[in-house]
Amino acid sequence: MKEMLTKNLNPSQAEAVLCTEGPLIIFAGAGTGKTRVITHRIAYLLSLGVVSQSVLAVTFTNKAASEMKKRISDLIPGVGVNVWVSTFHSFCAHFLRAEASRISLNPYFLIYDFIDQKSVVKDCVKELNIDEKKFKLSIIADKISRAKDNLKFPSDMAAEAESAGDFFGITVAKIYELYQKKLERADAMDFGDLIMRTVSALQRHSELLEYYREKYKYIMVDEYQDTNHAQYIFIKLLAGKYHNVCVVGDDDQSVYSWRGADINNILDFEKDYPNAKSVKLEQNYRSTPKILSTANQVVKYNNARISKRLWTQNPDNGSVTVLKAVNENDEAVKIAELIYSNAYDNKCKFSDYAVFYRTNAQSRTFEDTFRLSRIPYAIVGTLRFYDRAEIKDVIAYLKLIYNPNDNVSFKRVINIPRRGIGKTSIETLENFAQLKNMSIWQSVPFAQEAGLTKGPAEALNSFAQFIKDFSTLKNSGSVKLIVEKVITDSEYLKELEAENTPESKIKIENIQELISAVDDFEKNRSLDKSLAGYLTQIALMNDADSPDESKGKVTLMTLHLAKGLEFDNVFICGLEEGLFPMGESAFNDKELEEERRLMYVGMTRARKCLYLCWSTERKVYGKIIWNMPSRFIAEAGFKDESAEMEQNRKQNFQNRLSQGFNRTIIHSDSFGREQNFRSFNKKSFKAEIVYTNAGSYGYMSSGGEITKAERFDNPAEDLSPYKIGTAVSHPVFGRGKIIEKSGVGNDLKLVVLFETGQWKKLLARIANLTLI
DNA sequence: CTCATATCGATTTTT
DNA sequence: TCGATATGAG
Repeated sequence: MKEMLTKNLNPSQAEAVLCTEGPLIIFAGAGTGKTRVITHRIAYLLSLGVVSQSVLAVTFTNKAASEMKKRISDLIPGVGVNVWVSTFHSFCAHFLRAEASRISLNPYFLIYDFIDQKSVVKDCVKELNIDEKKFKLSIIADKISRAKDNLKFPSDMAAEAESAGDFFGITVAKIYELYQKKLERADAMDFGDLIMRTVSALQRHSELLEYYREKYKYIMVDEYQDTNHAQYIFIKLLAGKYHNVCVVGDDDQSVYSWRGADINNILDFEKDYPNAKSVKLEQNYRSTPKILSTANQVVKYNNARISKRLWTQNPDNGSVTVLKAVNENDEAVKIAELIYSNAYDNKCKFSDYAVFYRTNAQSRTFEDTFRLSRIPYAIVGTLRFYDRAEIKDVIAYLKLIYNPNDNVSFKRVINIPRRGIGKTSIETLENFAQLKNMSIWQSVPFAQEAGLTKGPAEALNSFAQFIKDFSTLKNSGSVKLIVEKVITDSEYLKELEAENTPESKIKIENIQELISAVDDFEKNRSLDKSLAGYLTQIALMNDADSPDESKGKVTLMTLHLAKGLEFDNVFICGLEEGLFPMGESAFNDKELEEERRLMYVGMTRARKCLYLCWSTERKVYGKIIWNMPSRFIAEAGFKDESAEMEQNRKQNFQNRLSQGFNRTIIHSDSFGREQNFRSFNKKSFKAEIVYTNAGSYGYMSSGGEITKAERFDNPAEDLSPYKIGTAVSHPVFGRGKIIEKSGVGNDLKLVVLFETGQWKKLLARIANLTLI
């Protein structure tokens, strides 16, 4: 058995697999066969006679969990399926339901997602009379989540904020406190609660801790670099007796610190477990040597990392190429040309290509371009199935049927479809409920007493009756039946049908898809087919990626979503200072390093060809900005372009100036694309390849920004002496020409192109310019 | 209560 | 730029 399991492994992989006792950390670089090692290690444990029920494997995503589960049971048929493989959240949800009675918890709690969380925060903000404009819901909800990630109670947050004199923190702590009360009152938990309450339960109930420690003698954690503090403590608790904990991860691929992930968990593992064994997986099976060395070279600029170097035996036939574009359309067109010409020649399939970008907004240009050039594409990520309004509506009905005290769901569906119960009615009722310490549901019978007029009160009652009508179905009936009854009896479907717009048709399709998903749930999920089981399942599961959807298509996605995937050809786009690395992160070492890791993740997805793309000009929020090429291009070993870039920019401006600045921009938008497409026949494919791997690299100074003046939008004549094209003189910068202009009066800002080639954005009021 | 217009504001998003 | 939300008239 041992031989069978190790014969296809390299020496370090085998070492990791065979090390079964005591703490073990596996540093698994990109493409080094991590999943293989984990699954083989579990198989090996089982072959040694370890009972499958005492092995626990934790991952972050359902996708990873089901993949692992499948591979384990393939490896050890029959026994493998009993290994507990699940996500942190799913494990904790099961734990809390199972042990609910012991920790005085309602086992029928609901799970709130981020949208629900924000909705509760909104209620809190209103109730506490806090200015919604100063405190944005998502920031507050985020801060509360971060606190839970760090096992901080409202009181902890308050105390910390107090001593730091952090006014914002003090306010959020108040919101957090109320927020928590509301969740408890509604028997709901957010994602953070699942972990935090599990940890608390284990800490407070020694008999529970002892039981689970005994139960799970062998623990494995995947993507350990992404664990937050709460998850870290959770593992530490469970592994506290036998110390048979094996964590796998790659510090170079830690890109979720903004969601509470603490990279120190992986960096300090050997401090936490002094007798820990450590294995590095460095042989890469994915990429060509050129791509690997380039990626290595970039990530080497990071300080907070454990030194490792990926190598490969793959043939050296790949390439890393920098693609320079004039604007974001040009960027997309060049990529489209490359993809199209290769696909046309049958050198590659569309599905061999992936386009990665830093922000979702960038996908738009690619969509437009690909659609025009008939390149099939699939966007991964943006809007998740269960986040769609119509799906959330139907689910809210289910939640309400399951637990009528769920205020969030109540408010969501009370007037969908319209029942003539408006904002004021709900508000009055909610205030009344608040006062009497009831849920909104419980206060429905007192609607008139609460001050509602007859119409709404009656509507409310019949709505309540509608929900009550499910009381028998909810315990015994099939979920599918409930859903169907909900959408027909509530007339939700009827209203959508009446709308009869393209949007409403899509919504109906989505609802139909939901029904078939429910059907699938009932047919293929033997464990818990109840409404409760279904709600838990979907709360913790985003839509399973349907593989056939990306078949034969170019994949478009953010760099974050690219983690864990691989493609023959990868385009990393928008490699510009300010976009990637993004915003201010260039000025903060920690943030810059995370951006760099993201770059590393992107680069190491490529098997054969990697393209680094940047554009000299880019439209952001409707304004054109000029960025410097990203430092990551230089760090990847491409020669310092800053000098040339500067030259470029001067040329750019001179050209614009001589042709009339505004015209050029407008033309390049509406006609430039057309021209590009006119040449879009197979023969003339030729992307401008600017630099290929050359020697030196250096650092580039951060780029300036120039914005197009609003003058196109409001051509009203102004009275100031400063006009576009006016020659002026500045005491320091010398002579120049006004090329841009925005604002009025005291706010009048000018962009002046000086004879030196330099341009500056100046406030007219203080710039001390003289007309010449 | 509902529909139409202003206003704001905008990373990344495993569960 | 464009989309999601807040405000106001009917």
